[in-house]
Amino acid sequence: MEKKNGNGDWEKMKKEINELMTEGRDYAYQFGSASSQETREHLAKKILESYHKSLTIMNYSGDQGSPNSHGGGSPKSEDSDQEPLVINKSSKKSMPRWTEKVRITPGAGIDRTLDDGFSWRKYGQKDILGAKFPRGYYRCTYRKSQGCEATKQVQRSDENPLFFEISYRGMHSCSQAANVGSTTPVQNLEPTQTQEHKNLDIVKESLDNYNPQSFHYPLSSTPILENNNAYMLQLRDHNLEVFGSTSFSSDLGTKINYDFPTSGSASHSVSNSPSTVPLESPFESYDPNHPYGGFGGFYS
DNA sequence: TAGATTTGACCCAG
DNA sequence: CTGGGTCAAATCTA
Repeated sequence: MEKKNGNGDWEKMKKEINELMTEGRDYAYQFGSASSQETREHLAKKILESYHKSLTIMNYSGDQGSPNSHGGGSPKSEDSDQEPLVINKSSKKSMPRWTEKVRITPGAGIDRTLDDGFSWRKYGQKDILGAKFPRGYYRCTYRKSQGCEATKQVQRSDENPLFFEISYRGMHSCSQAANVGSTTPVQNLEPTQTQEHKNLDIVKESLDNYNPQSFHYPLSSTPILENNNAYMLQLRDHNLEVFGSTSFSSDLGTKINYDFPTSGSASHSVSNSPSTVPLESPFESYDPNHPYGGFGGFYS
């Protein structure tokens, strides 16, 4: 997500965003040790505020033909003003999108670790150019009955088959959303370890080739970008939930990356969790259940 | 038999 | 034109 046009404006914005994000991160840390519900809510608010501001700045820059692309995304500069967009249900592009990276643990049973409480139905699979493994396409089981538009794509990582990249699109509007939200296991990270560390751990681990004995789920907190009110509300609720509870299953590393469509198409980064995947088979059926993408990322 | 998965064909954005 | 995403008929499974 580097910005190229090294113009001064961008540098300035970069700095501001950096500060805001740092601020948000600090609040997140505090959140982890907050004891009262009130404090948590307050911190959650602050966190959201920080990200909101960052996003606003980014969106603004996007309008000016700025660099708004990031890893994997396609720099589409749809003129989206900084105005919160109204979600156009019919437009996939307007759907929020984020990715998550999940590591599976052979001994733990993928389906269990990855089960996010949602029911997904596979509707396609495709070989992707340059990828060793095919990508699976899933949509919410309740799409028909409840009009839930949530979908997700799952792809096994080329470099490390123990990692699955899951890309979510759209929020669940089905009845499951509420349930899952309240039961979503979220991880509680100890304040002693920084997120960076956790992420590094994941990477390191994967490089080391996975050690069954040590597990950790590095939740990377992901910024909640908001780009439209409806989604934001949902995200916010999820966050609060997440903040309050915890614990993701320990055997997977998760890395989340959100990508909102405001100014561009998706980019992503991924992650997710398969459920029943025989490690040997590239894709085979694994259970794509996964909670809305996870706010597991937000770290409390 | 209903619901889920597989898989080739089709659609469309880039 | 190519590749990603979706559709839908065929097939599988509980």
